[in-house]
Amino acid sequence: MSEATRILVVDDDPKIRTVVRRGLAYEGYRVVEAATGEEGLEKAREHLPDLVVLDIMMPGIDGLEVTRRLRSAGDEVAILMLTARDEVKDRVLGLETGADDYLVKPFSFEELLARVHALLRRRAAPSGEVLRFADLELDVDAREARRSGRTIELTTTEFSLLLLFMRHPRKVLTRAIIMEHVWAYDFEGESNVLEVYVRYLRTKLEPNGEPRLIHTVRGAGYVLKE
Amino acid sequence: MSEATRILVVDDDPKIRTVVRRGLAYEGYRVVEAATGEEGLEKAREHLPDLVVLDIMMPGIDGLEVTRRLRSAGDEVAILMLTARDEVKDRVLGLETGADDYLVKPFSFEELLARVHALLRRRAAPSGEVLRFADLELDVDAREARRSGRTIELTTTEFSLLLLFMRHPRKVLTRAIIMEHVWAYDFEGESNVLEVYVRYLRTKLEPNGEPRLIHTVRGAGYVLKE
DNA sequence: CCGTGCTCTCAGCGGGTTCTAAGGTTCAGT
DNA sequence: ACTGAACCTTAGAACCCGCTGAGAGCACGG
Repeated sequence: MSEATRILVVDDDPKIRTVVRRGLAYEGYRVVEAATGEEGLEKAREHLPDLVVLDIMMPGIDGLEVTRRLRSAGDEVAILMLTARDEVKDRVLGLETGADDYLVKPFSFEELLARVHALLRRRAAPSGEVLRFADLELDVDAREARRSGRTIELTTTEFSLLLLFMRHPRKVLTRAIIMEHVWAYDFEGESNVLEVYVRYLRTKLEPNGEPRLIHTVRGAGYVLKE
Repeated sequence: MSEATRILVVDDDPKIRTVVRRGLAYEGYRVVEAATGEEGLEKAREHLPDLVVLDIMMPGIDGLEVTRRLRSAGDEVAILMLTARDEVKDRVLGLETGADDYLVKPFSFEELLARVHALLRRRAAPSGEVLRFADLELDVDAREARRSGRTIELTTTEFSLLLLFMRHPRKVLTRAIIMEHVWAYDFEGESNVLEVYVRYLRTKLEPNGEPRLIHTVRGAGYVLKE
């Protein structure tokens, strides 16, 4: 159980991708690469990374546009933007567009690593964070959920599963993705743990027939939606 | 046992950070640095310092905003604010916002040290400070607790553990965090001291079956809550 | 030198949590 | 309507985490 942190690296320069990939992989992260903005968006959808290292200057869909699209799709993944030296307006634009931090090229790997750690820490231990969706609240500090006035206690696995849904509302999460994120499975293994835990959550979230929030999408996975 | 006092230094000027860090480290404090307001908030969350030395003028989230956020998150850490010369309105604003003291730049390290000592003394033995949660009181002066009329004597370790809980109510504290703060452990070492002391506290806090305040969160840690 | 109080270790137990497995139900396609 | 696949439901086995009680080690004071 429990998964390795995923980082998506989007840059059209293969040299940078390689350096960053190797370094981060060495640090124990699971790294996914993309060479274009489009590919980046795909991979983000596919792998639900915890952080995206995103070059701002790319042919086609550039980093700003990628950020914009991710944000407007409700994705709150941490974004570390790579900008060219002295392109001050780019940096500002990047932060305004929705990036969380930026790093000026050229950079040492250590610099990058420091930012990555900072961003992930912020994400991992956000104090006072309460995620909300419809009439459901998830208190990350207290590790408990609330709905219609009632407080709902969650086990570790339930919490971890609900957290994934709350971070990607209205988005269909495939079985494989969920398994990887909550159980770190090498899949293949036939198991219905996921179904069982979805049921546990549903039971706890709808003790008195409240409207369902976690819906089944047959042949695809599950969605959190009204 | 017993942990070194932690101080977080937040300033965008590396020179000031270095001077302050070295000086305080020499005095035996454990020092954590942050270069921006955001990083400061992160580090505060992560390390739960006893005192924050906080520059008021910083790009991005400034010292005032950091103070505001810490306070509104219920954090009562001591805050020593660094202000530019003669920015009287900043000082006033700082104190109003929730800082405990201020120091005008430029300052000698001895001046800083004096303020730090004063604040920590005040915090360590704040006359009449009584922390409250639900029907439980913790008298920091007397190092004793009170519940339902009864006075509860605490040993040093019990007090230190309960103090940590009282300072972070409704927040799940992981084993690692607690161990670091109360025992200054390098962890690794398997031990169930924590469990034992939680039990001691529970026994003392619920001698007649009063509702439990320190709850176990399986696989995560413990929380102080109703 | 013994008693007292505090800290910490240890081993066994209990119960919550996780997961499996088997049978039931729903759904899409023919 | 029939069939197989996908998904749901339920029960319970296995596991592991945290709880418990006893006691050893240690410091301190009488």
